[in-house]
Amino acid sequence: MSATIRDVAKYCGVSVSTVSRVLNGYTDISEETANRVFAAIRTLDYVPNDTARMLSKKNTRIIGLTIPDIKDPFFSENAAGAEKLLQENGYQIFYGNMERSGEKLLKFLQQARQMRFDGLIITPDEWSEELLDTLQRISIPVVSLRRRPPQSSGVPFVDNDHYRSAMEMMAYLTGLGHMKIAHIMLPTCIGEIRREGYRDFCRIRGIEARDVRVDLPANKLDQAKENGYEAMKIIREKYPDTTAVFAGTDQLAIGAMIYLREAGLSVPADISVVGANDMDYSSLPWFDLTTISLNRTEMGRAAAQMLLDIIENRRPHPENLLLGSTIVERGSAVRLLSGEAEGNKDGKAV
Amino acid sequence: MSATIRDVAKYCGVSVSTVSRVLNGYTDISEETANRVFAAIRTLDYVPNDTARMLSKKNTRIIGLTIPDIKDPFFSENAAGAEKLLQENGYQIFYGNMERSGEKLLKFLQQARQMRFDGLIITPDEWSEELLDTLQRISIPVVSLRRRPPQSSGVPFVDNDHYRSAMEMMAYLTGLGHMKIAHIMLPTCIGEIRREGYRDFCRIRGIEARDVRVDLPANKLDQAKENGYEAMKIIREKYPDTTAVFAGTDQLAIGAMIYLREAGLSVPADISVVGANDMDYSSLPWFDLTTISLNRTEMGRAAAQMLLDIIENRRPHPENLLLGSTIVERGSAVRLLSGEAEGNKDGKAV
DNA sequence: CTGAAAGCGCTTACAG
DNA sequence: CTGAAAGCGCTTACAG
Repeated sequence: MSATIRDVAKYCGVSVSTVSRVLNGYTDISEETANRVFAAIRTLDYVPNDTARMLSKKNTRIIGLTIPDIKDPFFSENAAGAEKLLQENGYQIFYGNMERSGEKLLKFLQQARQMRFDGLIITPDEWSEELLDTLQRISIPVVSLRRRPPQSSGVPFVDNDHYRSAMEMMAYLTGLGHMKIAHIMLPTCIGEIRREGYRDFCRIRGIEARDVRVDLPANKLDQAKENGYEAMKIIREKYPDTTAVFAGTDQLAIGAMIYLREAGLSVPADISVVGANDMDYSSLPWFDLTTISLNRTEMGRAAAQMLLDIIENRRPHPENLLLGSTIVERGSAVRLLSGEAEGNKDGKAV
Repeated sequence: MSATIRDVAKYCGVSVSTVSRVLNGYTDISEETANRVFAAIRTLDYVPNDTARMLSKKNTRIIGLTIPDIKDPFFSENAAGAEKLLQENGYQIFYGNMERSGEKLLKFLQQARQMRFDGLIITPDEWSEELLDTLQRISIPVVSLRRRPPQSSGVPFVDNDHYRSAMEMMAYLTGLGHMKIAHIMLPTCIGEIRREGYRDFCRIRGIEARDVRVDLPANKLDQAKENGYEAMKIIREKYPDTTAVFAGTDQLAIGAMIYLREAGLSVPADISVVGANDMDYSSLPWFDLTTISLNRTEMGRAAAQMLLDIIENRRPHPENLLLGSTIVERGSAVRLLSGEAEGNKDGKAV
């Protein structure tokens, strides 16, 4: 068995309390004693037992962070941002892979209670009654990341301002002269918010809303390929004069591009395509996709900061945070040639 | 504060030991008592304190698993495989993100000792003296996943049989009639093994080895793009009659394709390209990449199984495991037209 | 079938 | 500056 604090104490002839104090960095220790203790620790290869420490200190300095889907490309940067800040503050992250299952989340929360995590950052796909209920009773500070809980839950959140981001992308496209812009909607909470931005923009600017909803969340590239493909097909059928497509994610945009490729249409010469989220493959020359870049690391960091504020009682009830985004201009969307624009306009006017 | 086992005991007028026994599923308990205890647990909303349990049981049922790079596309499936098996056996995984840093790994190991993990699955990029040293002293069972430790370390590993996989891919290409096959080598341990397979195959079959080494590990797509691009450029300059390229990873293959695209060469009409690892975007119609598919989930599972065998003392010193792979045939590599083959042959023969 | 007691390895007032 | 003692919330022989 490995050495305990008692072994160290005995070894250098001091009390256990003294060893504990030097371990915890108390300063009211004579330098000589401290040195003896350090020496003993080294020769005995003593490693403090955190389970004991957690028990007596009544905190674990562990933050649970749920990953909606371990292949979610968002998660890694979110997590990196959160982890950095948390580590700077002496906390560790315990990751839980939810695999898009509400049940696994419930299990994770139970585990979090058993292990007495100090805080929780969650990204649930659905706010079921049961989830809200356990969140209520759990007595562990919680922050929601990238998902917006019901007001009544009292759980604060950090998210991108998808509504504004969608508006900005639309403004960008109309700025390029496009007026016949279709939207491929992601069937998620985020997708809905983006579509609202899209629709409101259309209403305000008096242009036709042409949004198509796909069936699956399409977080996986292979699903998204098919969904974007189908959506693009519908767009071409229902709105053949569309000059630009704003897809709810880059994956959907690529799916749309597959359809266009098969149909013999070229991007951006025949039609502009933009996405959202800026995946790493989106910059490949075959796509060269103009897209919305969310500050993922920043989001993770902000969620962690909010959680720390609650835990350390600086702000027991923080306000929700909506972060901005930027448009990454690449080659998949171009200015509409005035001839084209005129042509279309004329087509309608006549 | 939340209820403790004492509260439960008092509440139903039994001893703490009794409550503990029903909690741990002992069967020598009168049904009536057990029911009373369960009822009390429910009404008091009692959740056992795992930190206390870990301390007294002297095990944590936590397995540490290091992630070389949180964006590593391998990791997710590896982890999923390991997690599933471990969970079935009542263990939990504590993930550690190494960000390709040997120092962070050392810190993680320290943490693992402090928290008294029951086992460790690691994927270190380098086997430094210091690492080997701490692994020696740590007294926690360790298995290496996707990395091969020095023999002397005594750490068992699970990996793909990259040597054989490379040979198989070469056999596939020569089967298509290719005899002038270049190789883009990944500058990692795995990359070296693959190159050995490539070279040995060339030697055995008496064909020229044309391997080009890139500078960076190129695990990130954007690095790989540039590296594959540069490598392809070199191949075109040094070996202009190359008819097929076997890239060390799909990312490198795509980088090579970018060069070919710019050079006005089309794949596979002008040159065949294959990769390794089967990324999710590799199946997109722009690449349609023939590649080596490793059974990632299976690798994770195998590592977990090996670790459990050690922990539960079934096989204290398991043998290393080398898993097989399969070739995913897609459209980026095609049969060499006999005319072309002849042409090249003639070119040499004359 | 059940309880009293010791112990897991720490921390933390309290006292000096 | 240091030590003795109680306590954190469990588990586990031991005894009955």
